[in-house]
Amino acid sequence: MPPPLPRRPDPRVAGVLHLDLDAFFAAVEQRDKPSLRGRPVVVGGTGLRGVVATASYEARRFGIGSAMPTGQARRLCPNAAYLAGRFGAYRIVSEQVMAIARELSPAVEPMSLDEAYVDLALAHEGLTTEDAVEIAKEFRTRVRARTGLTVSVGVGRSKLTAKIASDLRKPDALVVVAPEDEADLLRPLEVSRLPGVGHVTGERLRRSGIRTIGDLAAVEEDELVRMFGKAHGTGLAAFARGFDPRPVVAEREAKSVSAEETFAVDLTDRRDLDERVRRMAERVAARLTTSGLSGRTVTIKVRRYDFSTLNRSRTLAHSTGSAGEIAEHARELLAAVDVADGVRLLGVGVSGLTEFAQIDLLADLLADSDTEDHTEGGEAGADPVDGVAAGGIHPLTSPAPYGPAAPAERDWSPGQDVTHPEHGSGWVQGSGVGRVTVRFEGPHTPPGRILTFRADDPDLAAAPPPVFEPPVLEPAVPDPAPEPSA
DNA sequence: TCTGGGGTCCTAGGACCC
DNA sequence: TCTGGGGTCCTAGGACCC
Repeated sequence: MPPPLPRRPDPRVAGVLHLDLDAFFAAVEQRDKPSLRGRPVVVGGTGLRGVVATASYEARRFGIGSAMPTGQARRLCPNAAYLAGRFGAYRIVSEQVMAIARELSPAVEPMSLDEAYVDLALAHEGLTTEDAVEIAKEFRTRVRARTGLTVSVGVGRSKLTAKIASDLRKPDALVVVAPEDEADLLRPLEVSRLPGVGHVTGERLRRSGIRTIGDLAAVEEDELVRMFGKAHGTGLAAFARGFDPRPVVAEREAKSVSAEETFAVDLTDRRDLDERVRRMAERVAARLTTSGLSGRTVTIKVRRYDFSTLNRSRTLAHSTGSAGEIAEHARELLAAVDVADGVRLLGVGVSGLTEFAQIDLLADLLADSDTEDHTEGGEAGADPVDGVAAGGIHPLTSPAPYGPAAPAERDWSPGQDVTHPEHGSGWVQGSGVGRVTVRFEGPHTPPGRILTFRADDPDLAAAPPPVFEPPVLEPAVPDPAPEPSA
């Protein structure tokens, strides 16, 4: 069935739903790891240069929040569980939730693994605010029953209102804003609640004495355009007045594909950097291939020791998805950048995407046989910090390989799922100095016991995420009542 | 222990073309 | 030969989002 055509929401009806899973990554960890329930949990980069992706509500009470450097979080709450993230598990849960959303309406627009908009009015002719309340309640019940997670939901007449509503009373909240109540709701809220008002815009507005959405609505559009430019200025003026015509779009096409890494220590060696470029180009090419895409513009991103960041790009005459070709252009772009003082982050991307062309297959074969060296040795050098992607509409990363790994390349990440033939399923609590500590438990066991192994113990193997079994809600179909004998 | 990784959209200037 | 004007493409940078 083709996706529904996007249409501007009817401003007289609260027909747009926004769903936002509560502390999503941390909540999945607590669901799957009973010993972490009720405890502060932080998911994110666990290395020296990591940042927090999600903090559980227990951790937030210590002042820990998203995008905070993990080092700072550790100082605030040394006893929290710091986990690197299990994106395979998050993706599975996300897909379950998006499937439940599609039971409400075919028009579901995922914004990330944990957020989506749903156009309810599209699937429910003559929808009333009362109907929307009932639908949203049922949605929340289904999500909790099938995934064990709580979701906050906002409903309003536009994406703007639905999104603000879902954030208003998190966690585990349902907020429905009837169109006639919207203006009173928005007026006293801080401008930073509006999409598009981040740090810079918020600060500029504050310096102009504009604090609330009501303050902003009192500013002439022309003035905002002078301050912020055409698009941003008109957008702010519209949002401040509660006007948002953006439709819910079920299927959006990717515009670019990229991979980047922040290194544990800044790199200065050209050959080292070229090797990183090659590996990132391979990741990008693999994802392009998976999604049947190729692109004409190759971009590199370089963040230097002082955090200054530059991009260099080159547009080709033809479209490519070849790892060798992407790497070649990326290396040439990098050659023109001064790296002597140290490179903190390197990225490779491809944009100007089109559907994969058959001719690229040939180009890939030729480039690979010419320029690729497929040996995977010499990777013992400085590895990137554990990376954590907080979102992304296109879950293109290939699944992690499970099962025992060759001893040399075993490194255990905190939170990772493992199995042991004798002790069963568990997860890595920590590792170091040749040891790994595992807690053996799962979503349906009591808190489990902790055992320590040698890091190269052949009995210990990486495992897929544990399966969450929803509790049976309906009682089994009762035996038919005995016929009353006449 | 100071700052991830994956994206989107907008602006502005210059080249180039008619 | 004193020099418009619009459109498109490309590059670079930046704000913002989750």
